[in-house]
Amino acid sequence: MSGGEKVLNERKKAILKAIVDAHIAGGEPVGSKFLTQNQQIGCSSATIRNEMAELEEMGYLEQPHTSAGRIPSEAGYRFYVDQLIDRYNLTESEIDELRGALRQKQNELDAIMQTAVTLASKLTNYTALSLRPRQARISVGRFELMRLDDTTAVLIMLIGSVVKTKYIRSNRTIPPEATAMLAGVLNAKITGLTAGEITLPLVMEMERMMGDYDYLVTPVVRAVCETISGFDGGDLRFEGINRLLAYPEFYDMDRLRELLALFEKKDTLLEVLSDEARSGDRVQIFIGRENLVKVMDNSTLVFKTVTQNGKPVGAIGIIGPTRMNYRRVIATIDSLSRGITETIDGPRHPEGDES
Amino acid sequence: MSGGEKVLNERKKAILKAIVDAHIAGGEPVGSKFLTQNQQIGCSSATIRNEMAELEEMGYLEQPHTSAGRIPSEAGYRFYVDQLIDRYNLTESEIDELRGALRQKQNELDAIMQTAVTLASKLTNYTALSLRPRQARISVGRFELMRLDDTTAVLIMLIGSVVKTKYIRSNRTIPPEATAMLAGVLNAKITGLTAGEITLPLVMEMERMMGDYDYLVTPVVRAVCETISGFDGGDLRFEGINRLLAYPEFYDMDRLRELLALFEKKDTLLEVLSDEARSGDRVQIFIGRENLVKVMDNSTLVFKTVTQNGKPVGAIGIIGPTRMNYRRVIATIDSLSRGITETIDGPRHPEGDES
DNA sequence: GTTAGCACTCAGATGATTCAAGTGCTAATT
DNA sequence: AATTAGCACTTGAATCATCTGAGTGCTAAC
Repeated sequence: MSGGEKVLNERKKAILKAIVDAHIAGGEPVGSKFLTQNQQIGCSSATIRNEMAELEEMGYLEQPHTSAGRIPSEAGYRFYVDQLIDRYNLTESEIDELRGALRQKQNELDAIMQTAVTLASKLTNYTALSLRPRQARISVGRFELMRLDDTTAVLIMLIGSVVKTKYIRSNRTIPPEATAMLAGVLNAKITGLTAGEITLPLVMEMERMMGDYDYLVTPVVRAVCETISGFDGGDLRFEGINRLLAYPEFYDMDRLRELLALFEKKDTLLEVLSDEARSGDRVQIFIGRENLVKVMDNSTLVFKTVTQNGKPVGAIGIIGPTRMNYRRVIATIDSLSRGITETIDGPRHPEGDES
Repeated sequence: MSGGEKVLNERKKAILKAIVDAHIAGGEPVGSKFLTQNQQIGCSSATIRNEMAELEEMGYLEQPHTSAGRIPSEAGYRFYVDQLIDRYNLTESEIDELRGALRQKQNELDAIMQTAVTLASKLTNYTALSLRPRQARISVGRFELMRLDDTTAVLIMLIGSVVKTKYIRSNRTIPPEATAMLAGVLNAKITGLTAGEITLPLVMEMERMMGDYDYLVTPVVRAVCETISGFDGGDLRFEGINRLLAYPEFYDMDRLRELLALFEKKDTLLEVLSDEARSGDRVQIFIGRENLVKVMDNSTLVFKTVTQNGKPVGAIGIIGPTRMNYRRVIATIDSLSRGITETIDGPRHPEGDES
């Protein structure tokens, strides 16, 4: 598996590349006869057959059955993406579309990610996903309180760069002057604290600070705790699930069902991706069973981290059959992720921040 | 089609009901022989065959081919749900689960709907959907501005009962004292206005009011307009798409793809549902082609409006094969929608409000 | 009005046959 | 020693004929 990567002579490489390309294009096993048409390989079908037999022995090719051609194994795909493909660049017009779409949404990271994922699916014709990873330490950076009427108010919390809101309903009235005061107390006392760090003495101190309005503290603090605990920041979205169905490898209903269930449960994928999302700024590729849940054999996951001011804030990617158009997908994801980063980094941010 | 609904004698009703029940349970065409086992129908297979022939003539039954049994037509299902099923009540434990899950999320309508739709899918084993309809006249009811650092702030807008936020970035500094002032001006001048009603003279007046900080008005107003125009309130979510695949009627890949595309585009469904969602507080049922997009023949849509203080604020429903367990689905959707309404109406709201 | 009986229909299952693509191997060739 | 032509062999997929049985419609008897 790991270790001494066998060296392939040029002809083997050409053959392997031709097989993967042909199989990606057509979906069928590839035979020796067909390969003789390829200009890069100047030899007869018999020779190719010998080479193929060796490639199979090395683990790069597989045979569905005796009388069929060869298909690439997962190792074959791996070798292909690592060593055989040259970089593919998007056309000018594609880049334009991409830039244009992103520029629309100057501000909201959420909106940008949503746009990007839609675009990714459209450009590649596979299912796309966007991810915002779980956060380790969750705390509110800032509070604001908006009074709606005598008994209801909206508590507004800034968590990282996400704004969360929660309705507060009280049995007793919420006087207008109390809201600003309460917001002040919250900002003074529990910004930067995780749910576990909000202790009873702290709450009691806040009640003392609120004087006559102490009855407001408990419900509000409870709301804060609920929000913090319920918020892990993790968010995983899919676009273009229907595109999966265009590929025959997903015609197996049972497999498809499991895959869709995976999409809906999200936890598993969220975990896998959150783990990997930190690692580096290269396009990551998981082929088949390499790293993922067992459901996803004969699927490939291609994704890349999106950074803001150098810190990872999410990822976008593509899910498709192992037999996917890697060059195109990799280029798209790479450009998109770069584009997002540029867009959100655009107005340079001062160094210090409150995360 | 409409008009004089033919009257069926009791035996025909019993036969029709038995056929629909059996077909829902088994998915296969139902033959005369099988029906003789049914206690409600005390006659021989030959008699049943005669009755079935008449029912077919009336349009309530269909024959896939000569030598198969009968299946209900859409009209047959319609008659069945309108006149033949008795109300099915959820078990105590089911109701408990339902109540319990809803109670968790006291506040946020969004969160409640999310919980409900997950629950609906789980309880019925079909795909569930939740809807928040488009809104006609969109305006901001309240502004708040939260300063983050010298050049960025978060604009917080209350639209209906939804809080929307937008980041504001400025080339020039945003002084702390300007934020409260700006929020005040916004609240004074453009609450209740739609995007079209925010005119240039109005903006200029606001700039005058802001004095030295007039440069902040334009970017903020632009952000407001973008938000208002981009927000139509419409939101449509699905849960349990994978459950569709359990039913053989969706084994046709092409059909399935179209259906999934429908789920992703949303516009069409959003329109259909938004239109119908206003109408009454009964459970609505669309069978096959009755009212929907052509993609959805042999699917049925069951849904019900969710109201808050008597006003419709959304809907939840189920999508499944026409051959679905109507009694169970209807009961579930009904209870859920009731449950949500109760939960959000719970703390009585004063009459007046700002929508 | 109901039922038994029977000829008829037709989708689906089963099985035999053919087809063609592709291999592996051997022997000839360079 | 590497390459190639040639050929026997394997095997999934496609085609076709046959069989089966569930279910019907109709007629005649009850």
